[in-house]
Amino acid sequence: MATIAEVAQAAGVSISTVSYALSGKRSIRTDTRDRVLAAAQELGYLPHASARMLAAHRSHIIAVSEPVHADTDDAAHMAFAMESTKVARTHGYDTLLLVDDDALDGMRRSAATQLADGIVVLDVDEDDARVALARSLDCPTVFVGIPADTEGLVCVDLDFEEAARAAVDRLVQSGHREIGLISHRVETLDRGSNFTRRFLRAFVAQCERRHVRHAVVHPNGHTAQGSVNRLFDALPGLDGIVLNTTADVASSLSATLTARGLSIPRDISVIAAGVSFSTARFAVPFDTMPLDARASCTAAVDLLVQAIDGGGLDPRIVLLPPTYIDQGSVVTRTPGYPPLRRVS
Amino acid sequence: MATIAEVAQAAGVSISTVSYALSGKRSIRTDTRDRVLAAAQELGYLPHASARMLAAHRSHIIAVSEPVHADTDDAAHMAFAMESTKVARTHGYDTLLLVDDDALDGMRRSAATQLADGIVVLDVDEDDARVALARSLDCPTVFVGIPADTEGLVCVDLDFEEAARAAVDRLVQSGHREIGLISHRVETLDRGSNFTRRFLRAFVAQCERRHVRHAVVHPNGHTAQGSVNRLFDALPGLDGIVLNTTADVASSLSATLTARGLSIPRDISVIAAGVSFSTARFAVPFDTMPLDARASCTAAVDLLVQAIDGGGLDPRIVLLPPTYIDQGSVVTRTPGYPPLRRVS
DNA sequence: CTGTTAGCGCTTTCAC
DNA sequence: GTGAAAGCGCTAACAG
Repeated sequence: MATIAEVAQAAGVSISTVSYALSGKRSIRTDTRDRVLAAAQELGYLPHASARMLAAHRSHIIAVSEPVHADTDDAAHMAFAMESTKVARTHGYDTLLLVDDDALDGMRRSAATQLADGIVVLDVDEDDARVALARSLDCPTVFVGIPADTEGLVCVDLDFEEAARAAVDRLVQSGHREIGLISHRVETLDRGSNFTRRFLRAFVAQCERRHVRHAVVHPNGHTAQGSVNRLFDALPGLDGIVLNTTADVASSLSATLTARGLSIPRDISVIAAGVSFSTARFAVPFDTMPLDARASCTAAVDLLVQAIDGGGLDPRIVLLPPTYIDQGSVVTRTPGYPPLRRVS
Repeated sequence: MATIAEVAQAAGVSISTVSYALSGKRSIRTDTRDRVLAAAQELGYLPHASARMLAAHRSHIIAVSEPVHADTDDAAHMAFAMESTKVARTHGYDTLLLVDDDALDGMRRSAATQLADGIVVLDVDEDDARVALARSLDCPTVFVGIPADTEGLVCVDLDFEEAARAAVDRLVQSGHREIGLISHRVETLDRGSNFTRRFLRAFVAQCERRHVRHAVVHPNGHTAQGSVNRLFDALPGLDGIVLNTTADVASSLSATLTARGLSIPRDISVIAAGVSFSTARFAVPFDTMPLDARASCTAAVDLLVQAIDGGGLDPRIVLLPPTYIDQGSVVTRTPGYPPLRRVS
């Protein structure tokens, strides 16, 4: 590979002139700059990464910490890692992938060796060991997700609480009287997954505030079957379902209701909220407030780069407002015209 | 962070002694080494990554090129990227994630700047632009997948041809007479996905060699419905199905057959081959020859590290033999006792 | 077995 | 507006 010295020689200038011409960090006469650029182009010059890192005290690398638990949704997490990478590239940063047990240890390592300029923490638990680590590291870090103790951290996430409230209000305001939430599997909540709990708590609180009958169930398998049964046990007049669950459970909901002689939205309205899959190709698409990996990662990486380049960043929690995608799975229910229903 | 000079001072030795004591690249008296190690431990010393890279002409970073097409199976690809990362760590390497359009350009960049010591190429098409690029790069590269022109390349993959042959033979030898293959969607084959084509060609060839009636169908949606219909149109006596398709299609097969009054394996035997999902939790689990991300990535990264550390590697194609997992979805069919069947 | 030192290729002061 | 040169922190000859 060509070195900066070769470019300098070819352009008939000094090494520092080449460096400045390429970085633009000080003004260069236009014709010299052009000569330098031409020479660099000609030689296919690209600065040697480690030399640049060493001299500039900056690696232009962001570490992405992605544990991946047993109950993790691979497709969803792939999306977050990929989107982080794409956004990082727009800022001239590459991403180092830290997975599994190295998700924790790699943070320490890449910070201590100054391999990474900053860290994005994905798949955050309420009680996440990476929180304490991040505080001790002296390396800019942004969490995508909200742990229990956010003291001193920068966190970005969809506003799950607002999404839950909006889902409840949407159903209540369109005349629904008995609302069920199909949440995630209990294992996921027990593990400490931060957003599943936040959503659930906000759902219950908002239902109570609106004085609407409600129930919460957790799937025990990979279909909606059991969940639907338990919802009807708790709420015989169930007319609205909120989904904050996995793709497999959501995709089986229509068929499960059909088996009971019910259809969406004629008998039951459905809203999926805080989910990272699309329901557009379901037999019946659902109104959705998506958990948008791109949006979260863009906000997170932008903040991280700001912290790196701008030298620090004040702790803060950034909650992204949910957007509502109407697909016709929610209808207005008029009290005087209760829907026909055959409860089997 | 502590520098090597501080460790040297603390241990009362020279810089080079510290370097050698830690790398083990030359013999050091045990007590001096112990003193160095203790000092390093004490100071929490870790070598500055870019300084080490620059001096050693080695980054200890492997780039992972992962395009991600529209029809790509996110969960499967996440597995390959993650497994590559895990294996790389066992060799002391970190991985840089190159996605999307940067999957190609990032290869050039990370090789030219010597950011990466080597490259793993995932999700390989038959006619993949990264093949020509890899040849021009002067950076050790291993492909996980087999492109059409493998001249000069190192490629690793499951032996899909052997898997197809083994599936056909297993069915033929247990008395099956009419065999159908549910392949991937035509878009996937048209795009050039290398293994889907290899599997299909080998399946047909082996059926012809065994003189068994056969048919191949491609799903048009995300269920097996249409595929099954077309298989029965072509082969009214269908008694064996080979699946080399996506998880959604495979998971709907049982229900689709049930709807026709058929059950697995009583009426139809099923083998899933070259698939990266598990059928263990299906209503009826299938005999499977898995596409094992871990196995492929281990072989690939091991070869790559060998090429980096050993200075080069001869071109080669490494085909991993399929393993057969018996889950009881294939039974022996005796000609004298044709299975009862109600074709609807 | 250990120490001295010349780089690695770049960025960035400092001097002109 | 440009150039000379001092590092960045480490590895690996080279010299004892």
